[in-house]
Amino acid sequence: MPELPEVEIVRQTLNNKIKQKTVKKVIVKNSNLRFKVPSKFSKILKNQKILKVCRFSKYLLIYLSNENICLVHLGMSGTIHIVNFKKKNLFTNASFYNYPNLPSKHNHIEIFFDNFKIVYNDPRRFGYFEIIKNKIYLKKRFSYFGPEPSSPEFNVNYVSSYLKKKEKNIKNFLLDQKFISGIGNIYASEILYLCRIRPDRKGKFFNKNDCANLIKNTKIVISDAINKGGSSIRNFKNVYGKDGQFQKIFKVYQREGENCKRVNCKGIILKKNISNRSSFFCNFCQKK
DNA sequence: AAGAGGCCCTGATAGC
DNA sequence: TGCTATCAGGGCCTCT
Repeated sequence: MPELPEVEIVRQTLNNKIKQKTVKKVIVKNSNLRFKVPSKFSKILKNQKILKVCRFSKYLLIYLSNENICLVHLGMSGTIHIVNFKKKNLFTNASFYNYPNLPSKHNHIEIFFDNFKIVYNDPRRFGYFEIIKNKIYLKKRFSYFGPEPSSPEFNVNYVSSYLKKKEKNIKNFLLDQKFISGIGNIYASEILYLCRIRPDRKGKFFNKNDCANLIKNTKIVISDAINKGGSSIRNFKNVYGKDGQFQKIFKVYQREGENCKRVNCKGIILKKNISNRSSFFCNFCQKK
């Protein structure tokens, strides 16, 4: 599912729901995610207040009152759902749930609060949960990551020196989290379209203008996507089950064979396999 | 030592 | 209907 914009949407909606709430109970139904859920996971979360939910790159950071930080990566197919408890039925004395869209399979982790629970669902299990002891360890954890698109560190000096003399193509640079944090396969194609740059162009051919162009359009695409609620393809929704809207204005992603949307461009969108991932681009206006 | 590719896993879809 | 092949929003690990 999720690149930076989608994770940011989850962060916002999750933060609204669980900030200042206290964890009552944790159930790990399946600890075999990409990495094993820590054995002490439930114990560390139980009875802790959620201070806030933050995000770095594609990671959710849930700050707990005991200084631990619960790091969540959604992998390709991870989703978080909120299940509100209805009031107890006086006749049967049983609580029941109010979330018809909760998947029936692959609900691996449940975190209970007073009147609701959050459920982590992940069919492919490429996502994972990790406990970080405190802010110092968090800093270490992300020390090798590059800047985010919105960061002032993502500037012409940084980009031009990084790409200099490199054989690697720009599509792979955009996916490289050591170069820039948070971009994935959808937004890499969308960014390069706005730049009019082919995805297979090598880093060493980028001059300062190209770098400035790349930086500008990266910031635009990522912030537009956040403002549109992310991209909903397959199962992405925010924690309330609402779809994003950015997929409706994709310029190239999953548009193979269709016409270029640029005014007066007669190009066709092509799909090219680069390092085993699909790249989409216009054969006419992405010449560079 | 940079860079490409395999692989972890399930599900949706297409083609026969 | 049912089989098989291909492809998916990520990123760690291995090999050259």
